Amino acid sequence: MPRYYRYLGELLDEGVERISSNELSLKMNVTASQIRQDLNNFGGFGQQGYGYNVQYLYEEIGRILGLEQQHNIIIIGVGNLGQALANYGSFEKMGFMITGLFDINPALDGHMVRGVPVRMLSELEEFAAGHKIDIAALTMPKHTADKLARRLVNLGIRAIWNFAHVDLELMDQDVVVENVHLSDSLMQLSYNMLRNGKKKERQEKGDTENR
Amino acid sequence: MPRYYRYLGELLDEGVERISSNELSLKMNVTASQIRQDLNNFGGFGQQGYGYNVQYLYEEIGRILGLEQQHNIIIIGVGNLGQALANYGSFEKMGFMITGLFDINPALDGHMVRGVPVRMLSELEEFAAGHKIDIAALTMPKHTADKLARRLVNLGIRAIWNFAHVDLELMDQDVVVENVHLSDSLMQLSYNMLRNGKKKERQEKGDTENR
DNA sequence: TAGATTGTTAATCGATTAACAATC
DNA sequence: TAGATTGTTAATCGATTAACAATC
Repeated sequence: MPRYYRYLGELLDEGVERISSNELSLKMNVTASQIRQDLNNFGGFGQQGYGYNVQYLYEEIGRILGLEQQHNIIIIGVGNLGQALANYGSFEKMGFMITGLFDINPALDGHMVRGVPVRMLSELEEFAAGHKIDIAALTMPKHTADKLARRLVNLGIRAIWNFAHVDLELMDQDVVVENVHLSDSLMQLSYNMLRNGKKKERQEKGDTENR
Repeated sequence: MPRYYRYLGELLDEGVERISSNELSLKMNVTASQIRQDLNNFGGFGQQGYGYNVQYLYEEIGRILGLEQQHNIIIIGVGNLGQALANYGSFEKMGFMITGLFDINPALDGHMVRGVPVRMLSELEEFAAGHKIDIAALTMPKHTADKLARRLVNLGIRAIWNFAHVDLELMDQDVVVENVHLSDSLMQLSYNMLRNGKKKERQEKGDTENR
């Protein structure tokens, strides 16, 4: 769904009013059938003979994704990546507000990033008592991630955006975890490069087998 | 496969010598059948009655992923995210070397990040002539990404690690693209939070339906 | 009304799981 | 040899695609 939302947002910017599943399928490189199936899972947003109203569909998908409500995010680990996320303007446009930054490095204490001060991790509980936190983004080294995740769950946080290179072991807990494993992504890229290289070799040889 | 590689690496660090598909399945939260199926796609790495040799399997998967050869990466866009990637030590351990940094901001010209100087984007062609580039990481604003991607392809780059919030339109070209769409990821998290919340509500009501 | 395009059902495909014979 | 565990085939499941009747 996020991908639909992104494309519809672009169409909206371009001033497109209506779009058919077929037109959208061409833009997004998926089948029209797929689009109709996906959208229909959530409700009948289209109209026979007309297609989908871009504005309306955009808003509906936003609602489905929970974007109409504001989310408060804290970032734990104000290294390069943490700062990158904190400085990222587009999250705010989608209703994701960075309201807290935490680190264990005393040198960063009080340092401001986009108007938000860096606090020491030891102040986390105190902060949590006074502020509603919806999501915690973890951008610190992996060996501290798991323990910290538990600590966060105990504080009542219900969602973790995990950039540390571990799969947090919170499976049975009532927390939502979204992983961004950059090195996995890079390895995947490397793998696809190899495969693509082999494909090309075969093509050049004129070989028609697929193995 | 990257996920297997990661887990095997951890096992290796822990000094584990052999592991059965069943043990691994418990650790990774997948079925043993899945593991055997996956691994067998690439070759018979196990041994009946024994399981898999961790060291051997780790190396084999590394080979499958193309990690035994070094990859040179350039980063285009030396903002927060670009710098975060450049400073990331663990990529190098996997054979991914950051060999070039490019930006259009003259204030950054010559600025060093982890021993690599920032160059002006206009010097890209010159640089490419003298250096082998395997992968280009794009961390600049989305409206410049697409044009730049084409420019890179013309320079012979065969892989793009795309952090810009667009799907590059290079489909038919002979390039491998790996996307990291952070805002999509965040929206997905938001969606899962909503679903999880609703699930909980139902549980509390004692409702047994699944709709 | 005729044309367009959805919503929805049925068919196809691929991926996951289960089962078990092969074999270390 | 007996026990363990893979490799591999067959069964199940879910997701994608195709088809078409419903309807704007």
